[in-house]
Amino acid sequence: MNDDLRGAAIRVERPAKTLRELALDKVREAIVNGYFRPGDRLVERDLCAQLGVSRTIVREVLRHLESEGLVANLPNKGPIVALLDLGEAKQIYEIRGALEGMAARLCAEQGNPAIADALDKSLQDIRNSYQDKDMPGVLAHTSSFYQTLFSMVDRHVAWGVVNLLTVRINHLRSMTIKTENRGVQGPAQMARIVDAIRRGDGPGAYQAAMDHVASASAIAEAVLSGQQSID
Amino acid sequence: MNDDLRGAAIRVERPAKTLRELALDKVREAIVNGYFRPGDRLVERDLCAQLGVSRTIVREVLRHLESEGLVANLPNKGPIVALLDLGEAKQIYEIRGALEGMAARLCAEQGNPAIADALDKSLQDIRNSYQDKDMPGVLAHTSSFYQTLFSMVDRHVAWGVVNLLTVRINHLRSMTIKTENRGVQGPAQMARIVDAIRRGDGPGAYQAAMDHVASASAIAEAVLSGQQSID
DNA sequence: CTAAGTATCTTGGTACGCCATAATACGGCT
DNA sequence: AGCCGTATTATGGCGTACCAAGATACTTAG
Repeated sequence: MNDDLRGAAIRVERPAKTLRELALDKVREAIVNGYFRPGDRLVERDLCAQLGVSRTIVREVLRHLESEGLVANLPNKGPIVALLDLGEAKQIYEIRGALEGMAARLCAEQGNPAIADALDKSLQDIRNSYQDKDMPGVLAHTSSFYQTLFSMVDRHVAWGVVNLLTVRINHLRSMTIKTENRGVQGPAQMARIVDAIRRGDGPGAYQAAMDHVASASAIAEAVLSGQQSID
Repeated sequence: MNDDLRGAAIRVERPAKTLRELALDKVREAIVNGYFRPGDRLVERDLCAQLGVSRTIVREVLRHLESEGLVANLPNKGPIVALLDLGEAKQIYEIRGALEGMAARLCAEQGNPAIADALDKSLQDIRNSYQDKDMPGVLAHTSSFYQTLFSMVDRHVAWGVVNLLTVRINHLRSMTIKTENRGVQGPAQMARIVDAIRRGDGPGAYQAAMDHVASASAIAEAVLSGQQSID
């Protein structure tokens, strides 16, 4: 959340990543990618072995993921991968709608054509990734699209919140984008956001952003209802 | 963030609080109450001594507070109490406005008179606390007011987000409520929210909630600009 | 066959030790 | 006297070993 790019040009580019952060990323990724399934127990000592780090690290990582909502702690039982119920997922989409709508409105009111241009660039990346069937790329560039939306109006706190919530529904996202003709509908909706921003139409941008997450939410709901098998 | 109230009625109500949670609350409270000032270094071994717990616990607590945004970690320097800059505070108020506005609108659309009644009760508690000059009480009941707002429409995720953000501006809150005639203006604005909800006026409730945090934000801005001495 | 008792698994928590690094103090050399 | 290299200290990062307590699975005695 604290990207410090000032003076990065000359810096010596140490890894600087602490072991804990590496482990954190690994485990988070493992959960998001489905290597650990919702409900799976996360036994500390097993993770130590798998990650090759000490229990100290693993414990800190589990706490961190717990506060992110990716891991739940059953009292006297230990940590498990948090299971996502439909209601929570819908709430998360709703919050994203409110915040992304807000950011889109602010972008539109900014009256800076560079914003729409930058968003168009991300949008094109998304279309390309769809065409290449590069789903991780779609997710990454979608994320980048919204990051631009927030950072262009200096709303990094809201971006942090959205990001935090998004990881919790990540596996849903990877299913929604594979939905029939989402590769056309999704970018089209995002283009509506960009258009409204370019026109300086604040309410229109807000509504377009809301519509986009609303349709994502609807798809997610259908997906979750369809295959209760996993959760 | 994971309040599990289902089936709580019969449970035997053990303390169940783990030592780590106790320590977490202690340190969080110490930061919020100003015992640790923004910028203060939080030396692990010192905290061990002051809290009477092991370094493992202290480290986990620091990580947790870091993910809450109350603690920042300087590379190669260690953790300090996060300093709050004005821009971030304004962003936090803005997010609260968006989410509380959303909740208020949903409450209004619910058409359930019990909601407005419950909010009125909290509001009366706030007025009483103001009259008794019980500022911690004001904060607690204000929090309770908003918790009601969110929980009445089953938006516990959004409530969690608001709560998370609120601790970061807690010392600002305790200054804004002491402002001249905030004891009249604040409850009056909240009464407008309740009225709109009772009338079933969704947009009105949204706007009233937005107005309330907007004025809180304005006061906070004045406070922060006025005394740069601390931050 | 069942109930009680036991062993095992796992987390919560503690203590201690080691290493790396940054900052500071110190001491010798020119 | 002033500067540079080194020793010390403070601190975080990380690991290991250990114990207590609760939950669970297993075993054994009646």
